Amino acid sequence: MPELPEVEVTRRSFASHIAGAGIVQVRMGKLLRWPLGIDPRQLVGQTVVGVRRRGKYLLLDLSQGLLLLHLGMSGSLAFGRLMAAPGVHDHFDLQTTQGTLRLNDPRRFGAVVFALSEQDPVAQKLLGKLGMEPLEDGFLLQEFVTRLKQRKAPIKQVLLAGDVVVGVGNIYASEALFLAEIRPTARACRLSRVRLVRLQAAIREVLVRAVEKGGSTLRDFSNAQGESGHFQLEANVYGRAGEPCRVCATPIKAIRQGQRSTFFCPICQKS
DNA sequence: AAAAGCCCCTGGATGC
DNA sequence: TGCATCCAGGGGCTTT
Repeated sequence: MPELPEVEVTRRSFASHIAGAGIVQVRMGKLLRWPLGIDPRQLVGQTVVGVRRRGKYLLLDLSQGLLLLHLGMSGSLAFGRLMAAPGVHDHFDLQTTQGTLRLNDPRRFGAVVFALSEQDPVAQKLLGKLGMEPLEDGFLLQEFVTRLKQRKAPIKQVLLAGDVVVGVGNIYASEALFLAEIRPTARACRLSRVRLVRLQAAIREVLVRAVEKGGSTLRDFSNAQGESGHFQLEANVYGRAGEPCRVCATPIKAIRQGQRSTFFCPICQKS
């Protein structure tokens, strides 16, 4: 479900509410992707200092250590003072003095992991190979070009890998490549500098726009206040197989790349 | 080092 | 109505 825009929208929807809160109780449901890595009782009494994002991870800074949260494919967070009894897919509750943060994740590809610091090997295993943040000043054109020049794989799959630039998932990879007029199957190293300049701008553009629209709600995404996103309504290619391209009216094509679907316009994205 | 496949898991849509 | 099949927003791990 959640790519960078959904994770960022989620972060903004509860960060200010939870900042400064004391942890009162922690409830674990079914096992997520990994174990928490600490006895939940050791979190009680700690303070949630703030919430940051790195790629698709949310980092809850605690007075001692941090929690790394990942929403996987089907995860979403809810934050509120009044929480219903946990449902079958509510696998983590962080009850604080300012409200409860709850992770709902039917497929359980998500995770909540404790680490003592970002340098902790536990954290580094997850964060260590992440690429540049696309919405920050550190999204450097020269590094973007240099890194892509050494990759022979299709550009779509290099974007998804997240080791050059983070946060671009299956929806926004297709959307960014459409804006940049680049065919998803093109080998990264074969793209000219001019086209990579366009791609970098397109990635920024589509992610910024998606955050503004509250993310994409395909099936069930909502932010921590329960609000849906609306970016899916202005997708140019994702999920639009057979429908007319908004630019040239040619039917949008769907293909498979690395067991994920990819959408593109065969005319606007010639190569 | 990079690329390609395999999984983890549940639920909804589709087809017979 | 029942059952099989396919597909889904991610990404770590293993094998080439």
